[in-house]
Amino acid sequence: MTEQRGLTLAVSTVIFALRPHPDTGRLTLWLPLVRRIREPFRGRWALPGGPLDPADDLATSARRTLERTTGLAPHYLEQLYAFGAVDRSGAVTDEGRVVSVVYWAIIRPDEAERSVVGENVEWQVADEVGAWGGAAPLAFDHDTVLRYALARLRAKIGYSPIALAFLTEEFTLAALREVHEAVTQRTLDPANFRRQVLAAKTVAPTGRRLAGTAHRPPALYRRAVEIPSSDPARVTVTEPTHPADTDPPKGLS
Amino acid sequence: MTEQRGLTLAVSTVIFALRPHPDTGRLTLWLPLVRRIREPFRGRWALPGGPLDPADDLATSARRTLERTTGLAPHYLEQLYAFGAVDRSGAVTDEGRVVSVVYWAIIRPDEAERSVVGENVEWQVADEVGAWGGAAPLAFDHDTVLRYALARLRAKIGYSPIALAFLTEEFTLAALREVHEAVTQRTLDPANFRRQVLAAKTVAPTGRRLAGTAHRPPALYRRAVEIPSSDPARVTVTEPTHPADTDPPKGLS
DNA sequence: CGAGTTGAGGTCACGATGACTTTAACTTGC
DNA sequence: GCAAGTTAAAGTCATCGTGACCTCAACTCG
Repeated sequence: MTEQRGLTLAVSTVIFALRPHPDTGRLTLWLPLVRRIREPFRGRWALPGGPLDPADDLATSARRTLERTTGLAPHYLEQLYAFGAVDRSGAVTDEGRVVSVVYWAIIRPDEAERSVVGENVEWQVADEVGAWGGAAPLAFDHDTVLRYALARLRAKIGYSPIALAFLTEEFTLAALREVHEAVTQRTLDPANFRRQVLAAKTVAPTGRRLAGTAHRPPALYRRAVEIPSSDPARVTVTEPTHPADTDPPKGLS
Repeated sequence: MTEQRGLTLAVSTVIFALRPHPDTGRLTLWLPLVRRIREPFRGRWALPGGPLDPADDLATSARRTLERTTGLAPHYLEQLYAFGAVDRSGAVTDEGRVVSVVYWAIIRPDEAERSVVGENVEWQVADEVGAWGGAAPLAFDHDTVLRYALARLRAKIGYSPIALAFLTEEFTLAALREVHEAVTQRTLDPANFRRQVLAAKTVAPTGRRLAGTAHRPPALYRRAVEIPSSDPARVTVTEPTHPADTDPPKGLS
């Protein structure tokens, strides 16, 4: 193998949590950013992360970053993408070029409350950050990274029960719907949402109800499925093994 | 940044093409493998790849590997995953630990015909390779990697027009259907397939027909959409309320 | 020229979806 | 203590995509 001097492998993490928007009060996506204290991009906001310790797995490194910046362990952690353009918006430094493997994570708001906001760490509204949000661009290519992470989250919540990762053990269907609405930025019909969630069987009623609500008390639910891991080592491979000519036609597209 | 001695970043590529199965004659997925001539895993089959040249983008490196092993340029190239477990099945060598960014590609069979099969390179049937295929395990964690690439391809063909990447400029709907059948290993109803493909408007008739078929001559079609790139830098971010279709289909839960 | 084969277009029942309505169950204001 | 307000929960209805299946079209081959 060649000497790869001038190449550093870093791991960054996009950490999502839902909190009320400071102006509107509506639930929105937040994430912690770190102010850079060194060149390049000194003074600019960046995704938390750092160089990969050769003794750590990639996911372990992401978890460490999460612990370091928020004091928390994620309820969902997934690899987003490996960014490796030669010049990632000035990422070629004295130490050379940087390839970043980016993870994204979901943490629960009740835990985010308790989170320790370290020095140079600040939680900000995801859609108001960087050049896309009308603010100063993030360091490196982190504008692109964040945009991609948001797109992935917003797409994935539509076909995967990851919304549950934003919620505590017991929750109402209204709370689950509010997570979907906050993430997708669309209002949903409560009745239809209920019907679809119950049909998907991803939640089960606990039998208990939430009291003191100034209206009819809603039933409480809990997760009925594990939040799926996207770790390739755990991917279940459905194998129809051999193509049988007798197989009934199925769907497409 | 820390010194990352003992860490190498490699790029490997899973290259898919469709060819008839040697026994059954049915269309199946093939991929080129490289026999390792060095330790570790000397003599075992491995995915083509190599260490990342600090002057190359990640995708550029994947393209180079493709050119080196097949002499071809891909019609589709997408990043699969970054594999970085500390001990990737014996990947810790004298040179230290290896993190691999894996890409997967689609090349057309007519081009694969012309492909130069280099020394120690052999095209093999994807489902009969490695431990999952009942053969000797691939080098490193490449069994897992290949399994994951197959799962991604089989999932993605269901909601993305990547099947077109397996076909030449002009093709019949039957040929397109055979691509789907070969990849998903399911037979499809021709009439329903036609209806859905035409509704998706991913293909358009050329007005020409295929002659000499011993039956009614089928119409020829061409692509009506570009085969989408999954490059995050090119992801279109739909602004106020529309979910980006970065990935899979619709439906809730 | 008829048999065989596949293309092309159509029908039909079913299930999921979105828009909407109705009733239930609680709290708060008067 | 009762009406008003609010949200939960359940149901209705038209529409649309889907899978299963049918019929006719258009070619070659024996």
